[in-house]
Amino acid sequence: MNKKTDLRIVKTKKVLFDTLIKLMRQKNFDKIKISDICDEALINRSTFYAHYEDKYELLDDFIEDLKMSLLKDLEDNVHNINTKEYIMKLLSILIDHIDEKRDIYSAIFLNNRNGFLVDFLIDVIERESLERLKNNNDIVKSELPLDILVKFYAGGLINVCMSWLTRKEKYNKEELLGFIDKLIPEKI
Amino acid sequence: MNKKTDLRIVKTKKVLFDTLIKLMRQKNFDKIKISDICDEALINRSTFYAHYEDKYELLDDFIEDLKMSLLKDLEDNVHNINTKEYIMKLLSILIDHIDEKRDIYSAIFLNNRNGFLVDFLIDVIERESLERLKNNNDIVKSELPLDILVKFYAGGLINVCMSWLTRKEKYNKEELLGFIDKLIPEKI
DNA sequence: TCAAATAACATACAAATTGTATGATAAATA
DNA sequence: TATTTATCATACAATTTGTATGTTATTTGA
Repeated sequence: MNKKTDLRIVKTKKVLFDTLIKLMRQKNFDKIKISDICDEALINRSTFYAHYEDKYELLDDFIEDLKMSLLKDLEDNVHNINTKEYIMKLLSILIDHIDEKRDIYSAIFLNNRNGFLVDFLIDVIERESLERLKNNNDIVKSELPLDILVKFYAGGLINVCMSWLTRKEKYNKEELLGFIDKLIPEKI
Repeated sequence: MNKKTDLRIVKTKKVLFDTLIKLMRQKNFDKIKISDICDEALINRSTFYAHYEDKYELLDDFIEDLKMSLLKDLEDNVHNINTKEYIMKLLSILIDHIDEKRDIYSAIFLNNRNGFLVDFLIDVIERESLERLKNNNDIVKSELPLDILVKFYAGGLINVCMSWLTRKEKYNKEELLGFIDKLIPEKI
């Protein structure tokens, strides 16, 4: 068993994460200085350097945490066999997750760090479902390479979800799922 | 008629663009310094500042140029009425364009500036085809909001194209178009 | 509860990079 | 060819980063 992380480290990282997101909602990541983060977080700059080399490492660490939290949400929640049902269920959980962490996701998205999100989602889908999909009859019959399929739907879905997220007033979750339902064919 | 731009400016911007892409293929955009660009481009740093405030402005300017070049490629080349045929034709030109500028696109993509590409493509699709699609019967009947449709397909397609671009060995252009053909339904 | 370990802090400073200013030189325009 | 102006060379101030050191405060684990 791993030694438990020192409480102080947990606290420091949490406040750094929170502050990073807060600032990313105010200005572009590119323009955020390490000293901005530390000032806002009330963390000594030397403490920052004790944990991270630069702000990119901080962002990466945060994204990794976020990914784990999403995987945890998906775990034990998605069990359907039928491909479409499976995707819809997966998506429903994904939307809930994104909705709950709305501030975080929209901050990343608005910073044009879209690439992160797509990589992220693809990684999650691959970990969560690639094994499952591999043996799925629908998929096998489709004659489409699995990697192409995953990239297509991951790219499309994350894009729809993100745009929905940044202008949520327009449709509610059920409507959104309804649209996606129409976008994904019964047999892939 | 607009006054023609001074030749020196054209040259300077071109070498800055070329150098930027060259460097983005070597390291992440985040790590590229203005002085790196100028050294490599053999441009005086003060000349850089005469044109741009920072490297982000340079990238934006470049992306804008790229967009114009793609729009030009599409112009006068896409005329079909049927939605699917239209999309396939549009995509075929897009792939040629991307293939031709392979170095540029993969550099942007590899720098996790995916967001740029999606925005970019959506913008192009909107400019090129939104009017056309708006009056299209297939679309009108689909009961899906046009913005959702565009975001879904734009996100999915750019993602597939980019992944194809970065590992071109795997499939050739015809195979890729074949896959996409299967991903896009006859009636949307 | 207390001693040991260590994370966070305060501070200082060197190094890197940016941003600006100025006059001289070279190239493009008309 | 004369005029305009973009580029260059250089210098320098300002910002930001990165590192180092000793002190203080908090957490851990016995």
